[in-house]
Amino acid sequence: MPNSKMLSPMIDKLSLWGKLTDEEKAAIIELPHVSRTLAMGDFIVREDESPTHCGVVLSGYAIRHKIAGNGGRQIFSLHMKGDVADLHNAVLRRADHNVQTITTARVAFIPRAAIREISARYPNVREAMWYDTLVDGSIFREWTLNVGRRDARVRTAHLLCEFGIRLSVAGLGSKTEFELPMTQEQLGDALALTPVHVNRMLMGLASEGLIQRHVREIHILDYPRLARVGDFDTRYLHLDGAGIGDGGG
Amino acid sequence: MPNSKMLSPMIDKLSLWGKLTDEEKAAIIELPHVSRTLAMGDFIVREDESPTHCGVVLSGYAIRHKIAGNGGRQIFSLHMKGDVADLHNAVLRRADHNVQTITTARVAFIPRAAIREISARYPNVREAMWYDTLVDGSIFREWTLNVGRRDARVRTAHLLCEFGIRLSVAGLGSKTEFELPMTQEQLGDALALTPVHVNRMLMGLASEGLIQRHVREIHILDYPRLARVGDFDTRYLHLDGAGIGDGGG
DNA sequence: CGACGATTTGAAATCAGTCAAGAGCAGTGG
DNA sequence: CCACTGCTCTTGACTGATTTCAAATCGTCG
Repeated sequence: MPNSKMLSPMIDKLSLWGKLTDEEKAAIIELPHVSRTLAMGDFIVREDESPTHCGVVLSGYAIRHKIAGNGGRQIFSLHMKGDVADLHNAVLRRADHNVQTITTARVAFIPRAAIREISARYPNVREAMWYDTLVDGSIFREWTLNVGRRDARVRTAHLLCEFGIRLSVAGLGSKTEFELPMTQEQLGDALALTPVHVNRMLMGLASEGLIQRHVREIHILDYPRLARVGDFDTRYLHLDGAGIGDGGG
Repeated sequence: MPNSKMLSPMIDKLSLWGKLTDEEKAAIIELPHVSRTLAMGDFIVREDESPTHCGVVLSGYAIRHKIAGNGGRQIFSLHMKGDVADLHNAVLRRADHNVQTITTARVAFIPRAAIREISARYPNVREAMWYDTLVDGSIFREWTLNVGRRDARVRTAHLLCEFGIRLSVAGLGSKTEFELPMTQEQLGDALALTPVHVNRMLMGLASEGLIQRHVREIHILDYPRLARVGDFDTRYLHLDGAGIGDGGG
């Protein structure tokens, strides 16, 4: 199983952060793993579990989230093809939040120990994984800023802009046309809004001529203007050019 | 300068995540650095800069934050004695948010390259730093949950509970008695509330007999009850026992 | 066609924000 | 020693964005 190219989406993702050599890529491909097809709503990791494996999303979508005592759910991130949705679990011993599919999804499970070994053996791979974790953190922070300090309309526009970029980088759509991977209820839990209000904001953006929608299909009619409305700037995604392997001056 | 024990608070912090050998501790102590006393409000790193050093807080307090286009500020974290406030800048090349003191503070600046070298040379130190980054991430997520899905009273109580624990772990107070390190305006920017509303919540918690206040001095009268009110559970702080160095089964 | 989940719409309720003003406290300089 | 300045905290009255509750419509799939 490890000899198929199953894990190549993970290589594509990590390669965003710096060039990997053929040897390093081969080492990733050969990581021991089992891949399984999960149904919509299956958990990759549940809060409080002590996971033995890390899950790489090969197709479909997964979210990270946590439930407050009042029953409210906050979604922290959306993961798509190539993302190691719970790399942190290679190090932390107890999961502090849930990772759950929101569509049918193909997920490869890699043993914690294998992640640690490859990171010990290949400094460049380690650095790419470290970088990846930190970019995730940057996206988390932007979501927090979104939830904490932007109003509902801006928040919604911001998320659409982010999805456009990230889905196109992952090869799942274009910046201006993509299928929304979440229901409006899930969008609400990501934006900390009620689904009702998410709907009103989407309707509003459409009636302003910023987007067009057909079911979940989103067409951003004027990306620069939506980005301005959404207070969106790509820098927090850290997509600009080489990251790792530059000697770290 | 590196030969003084200036950086020992950093050792204390990293040691929370697993046992370090004497050699590893010595390597940390000997990290090249310059320490400076910063005035309240000085920036350790500013968004968009390409930092050459990472800042370790030796005394005083620093926050990480970002400003939205509408002028709103979201504070993501509070850093205190021993924290490497911007470890991420050892890897990322462009700062995606600000790190700023909120009191007079003594800060040691360690070159990026030195952080990378020690992490390459000492797997245990690397793992402690990785762990530290991930615990930071866990705290971020809890703050996001707080801001997104808890109401103002619960949110405020939650933050007080967290401060009690973290300040006592850092040796800066006890779990139930400590000096609040932030103004109510700053608390507002951490909780995504207006300062006025923070004030009302604090007054409310005091009038309920949950806390007592004299100026910034907080006395939590009934910690378990405040924790219940604040939907607070320490698990996200990952303080329970050994983390790293357990072989990673 | 029928059923179920997702989306849309409307009206009323509410939590938190806004605006404004006063009180407390620390530091500065006359 | 006191007046002045500036910042933080406190309080009240009013406003408004978002939630809540409820019901209708849409879309997909068996």
